[in-house]
Amino acid sequence: MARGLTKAKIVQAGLDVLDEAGLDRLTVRAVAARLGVQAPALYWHVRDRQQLVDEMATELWRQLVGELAALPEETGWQDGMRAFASSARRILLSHRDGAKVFTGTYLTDTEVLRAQEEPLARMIAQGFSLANVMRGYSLVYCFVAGFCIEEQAVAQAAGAGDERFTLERRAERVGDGQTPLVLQAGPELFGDPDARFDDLVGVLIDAVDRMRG
Amino acid sequence: MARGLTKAKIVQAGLDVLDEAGLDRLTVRAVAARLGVQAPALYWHVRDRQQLVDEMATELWRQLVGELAALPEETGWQDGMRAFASSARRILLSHRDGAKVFTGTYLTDTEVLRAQEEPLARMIAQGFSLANVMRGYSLVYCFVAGFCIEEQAVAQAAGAGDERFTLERRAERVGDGQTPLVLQAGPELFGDPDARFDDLVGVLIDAVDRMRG
DNA sequence: AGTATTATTGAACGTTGTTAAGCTGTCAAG
DNA sequence: CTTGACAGCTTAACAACGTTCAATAATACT
Repeated sequence: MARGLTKAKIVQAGLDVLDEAGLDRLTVRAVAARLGVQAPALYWHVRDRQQLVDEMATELWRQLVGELAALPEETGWQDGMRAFASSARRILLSHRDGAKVFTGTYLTDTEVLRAQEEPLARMIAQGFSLANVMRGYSLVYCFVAGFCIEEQAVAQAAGAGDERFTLERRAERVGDGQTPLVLQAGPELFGDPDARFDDLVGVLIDAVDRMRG
Repeated sequence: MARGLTKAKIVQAGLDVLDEAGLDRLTVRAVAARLGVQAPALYWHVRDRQQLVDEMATELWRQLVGELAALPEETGWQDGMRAFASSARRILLSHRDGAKVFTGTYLTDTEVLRAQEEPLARMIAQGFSLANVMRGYSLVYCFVAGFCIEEQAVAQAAGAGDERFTLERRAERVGDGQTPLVLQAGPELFGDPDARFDDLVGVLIDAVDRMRG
């Protein structure tokens, strides 16, 4: 009867299945199988599949909050924001379809909201109004979400042998000599994502810096 | 036998069904029914459901490109970028689940890529390097995508009677007096989205402006 | 007119999320 | 001890889904 099922174990199994199989093979039955249990057993602990996904998303945000809480007390707001951006990106990318699954989903855990209190306070202490803190983090968060969605879509398509996104295929499609700029733009768009990300986050932080005045 | 099926009609029917029923009720059978046809008929024109979605996404980008092409010849790069951002947002939000469905999907139509040639050229003529044009548009595009995903998730949850996202419910969850800043931040985050969007796009354009130097 | 090709149907398969009803352990009260 | 009650799981089943395949109707070519 394997009578040890908990919501936490189900969420973890869900993340495992997600990594191995991807979002559309994240089936209730697959998660159950991984726990040595029949599918309907999960419904005792979780309302439906969507709630399972919400719960998985919440777990990821919990991880993010945990990482940010571990930052040294004296961290400046720029480094805090940079850490937020890169941690969020790493966590989103660390699971297959992570960005698509976890952006725009409801956060179950109130603690995740509450944990923002201290970072907010710190940034205000460094010269920002509350409104500007929210503007800045909105800016960064939306950018990170959008960036990761595109990055992951491209990376996974490429990794799956789907060659539609490779530079070569792109070059074929637009390489008729009539659109040299579009052709040239390819490497800029699909080059090293780490570098592109860090670069653009830097631009954003400069922009936020200018809000303080 | 209603022998007039085309890919274009299927895509349009797909968008209609999407608006009425949402993404997870966008079934092959529902699209077929709307066209007065049996489900397998669609498979003659479209490889599978995913390709239908890709095709729908491509249609939206075609609309976007069309709107931008209609801008006056002498449009400055700032106005061009603002138009890009607000048109993209309007189009993404104009369909139910639009942002979730259409970000990170593969663009089928090569013309969509090619159509970027002229805007690129114009921006370079106004003092940007190609690399900086791409940096700027990456920044804006990623932001718009992320913003719309969150906005639509919140709006649709609220519209569906799902009150988890309302300010009141949020206030209940964090309103214990221990996290006053988080509580106060609510109105900032969930206030008028149009204003928030325009504001932040403005910030981005200022940031891009500084790339020119 | 006859034939090849294109477009659609009907029937079916395997899988999915989810529900309902039944079984089985655990534990408290009599 | 026995007797429930109840939490936790299983078995069985449902309707709906994406998709395939053979059969068939409509059109186009010769």
